[in-house]
Amino acid sequence: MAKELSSREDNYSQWYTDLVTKADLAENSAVRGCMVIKPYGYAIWESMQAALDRMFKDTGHQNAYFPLFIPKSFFSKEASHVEGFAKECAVVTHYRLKNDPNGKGIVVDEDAKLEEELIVRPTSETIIWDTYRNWIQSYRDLPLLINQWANVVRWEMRTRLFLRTTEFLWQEGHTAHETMGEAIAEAEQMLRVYAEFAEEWMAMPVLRGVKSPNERFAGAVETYCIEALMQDGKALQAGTSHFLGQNFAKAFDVKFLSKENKQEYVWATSWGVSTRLMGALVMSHSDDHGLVIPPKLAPIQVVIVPIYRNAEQLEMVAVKAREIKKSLEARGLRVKFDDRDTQKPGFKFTEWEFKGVPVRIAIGPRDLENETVEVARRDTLEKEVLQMTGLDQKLVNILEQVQKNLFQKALDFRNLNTFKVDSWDEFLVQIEKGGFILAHWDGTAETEQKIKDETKATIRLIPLTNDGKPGKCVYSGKPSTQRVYFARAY
RNA sequence: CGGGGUAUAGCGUAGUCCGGUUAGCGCGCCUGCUUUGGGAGCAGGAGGUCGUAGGUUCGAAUCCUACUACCCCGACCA
Repeated sequence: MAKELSSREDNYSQWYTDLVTKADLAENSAVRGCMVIKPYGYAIWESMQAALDRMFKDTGHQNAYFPLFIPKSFFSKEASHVEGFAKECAVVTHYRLKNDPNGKGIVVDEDAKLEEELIVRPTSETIIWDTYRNWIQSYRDLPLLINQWANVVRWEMRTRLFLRTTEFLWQEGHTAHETMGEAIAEAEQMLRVYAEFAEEWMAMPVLRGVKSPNERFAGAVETYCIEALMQDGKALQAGTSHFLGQNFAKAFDVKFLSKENKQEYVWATSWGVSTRLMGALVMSHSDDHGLVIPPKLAPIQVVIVPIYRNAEQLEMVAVKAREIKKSLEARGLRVKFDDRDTQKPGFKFTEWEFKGVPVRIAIGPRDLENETVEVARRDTLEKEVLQMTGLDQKLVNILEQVQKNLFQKALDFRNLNTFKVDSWDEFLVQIEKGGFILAHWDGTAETEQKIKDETKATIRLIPLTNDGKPGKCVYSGKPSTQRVYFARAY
């Protein structure tokens, strides 16, 4: 492979880009800002999708699919929503090409101009609420719990593989409820689902909270979020869940007849996570040796590398290796036997390490004699020789340990990099070092903006539960009811 | 979209200032032999319209103009 990886210390963003491209997760495409997700990267995304989809279904949601294109007029119906997205929309104006009459090439046929221009969805609230109007008449039609897996387009100035691309993949849930309380409960429930997914599956600890009004989703009454800390000390928003109040119901006239026979507007939520989670995954666990993927999401959980000197030895080793593979698969593990004869073992070790496979088994003639295998863990890079007897269970246990260890390491890192700060001087020093800063804030948008202008730090979230300890704003000195989390963010 | 940089084989690069043989090297790739418990060795071989389009010149990777893409830094954002 001969792949040189930049170190995290030397150049964190180069390290990230190297990792994503050289581990075959994704690459830049011919289209500016858009990426090609390669098979190995897509397999991880599919793992994420599968787990999330199960969790959505388990909480009563169904999948559906709405169009890629949104009539421009829909878009302008909810005022703050348009304002939030207008600056980054791709617009379809024509529907036909023709041969250039002046010579070579192909040009837009100006005669084929659309009556009404179409927006390529940056999110689907408008088209969905326009549709829901026809689906909802009675309280009996509620709650309506729908999710869709889709691509969306946001015309970003600067893009980075997975973290911010012009087109990205995501899921967006859109629900309608009878009461405000039910809608809030839904938004909070989905936040819990996201947090559980991040922590249990991605082994990535997250903070839960709500956004300040400034950082709220365009059109939302309240935005709940999970935030994770990356290894370079920057925060990353990993998922959001919005309580939309009756904003979209009113904009799209979605009413239902209540039990009391009264026309009422429905209450709404929306929630989403995107392929950005891939970036979060990479930046949470990986090291200077390459990717580290938590076992629960790894496309390959165990790779078996045969060691041999000649064809006869290969055959003997391969028989044993296939036996091991089969019995591990019977335990539900995803196993690859790397029997390529074109690469040497050392090469394979490095390659699978680079790709973040959690556990590697090496098996050679010596092992056949001794009834052993060599097992190496990706998270700790430790190797040990294990007896073949009971190997399946040992590997199941090791994978569980790896999953736990990755979470614990990330949690320890976050704890070490979260600081209570009570003075502005201290804030200025600490923000340069990275990490979360827990500080008092007077609750005003002005202060928030000034802090952002002076330090590039934003309020990542306001904790869900007030710790009940009032104080003084770190910037203005005015009274504050609770501490909030600040950080520089992706 | 502003400021700066880069563009030569799949990847990394030399050559560009000062125009002049057949554009060189490493990795990777192909063939063969030897190898195989942490990125193999030797031998032979394939692969380039020098980002694109114009221009200057007897002659352009090299000089000029425009465009495009990518990287870094800002503004915007999940």
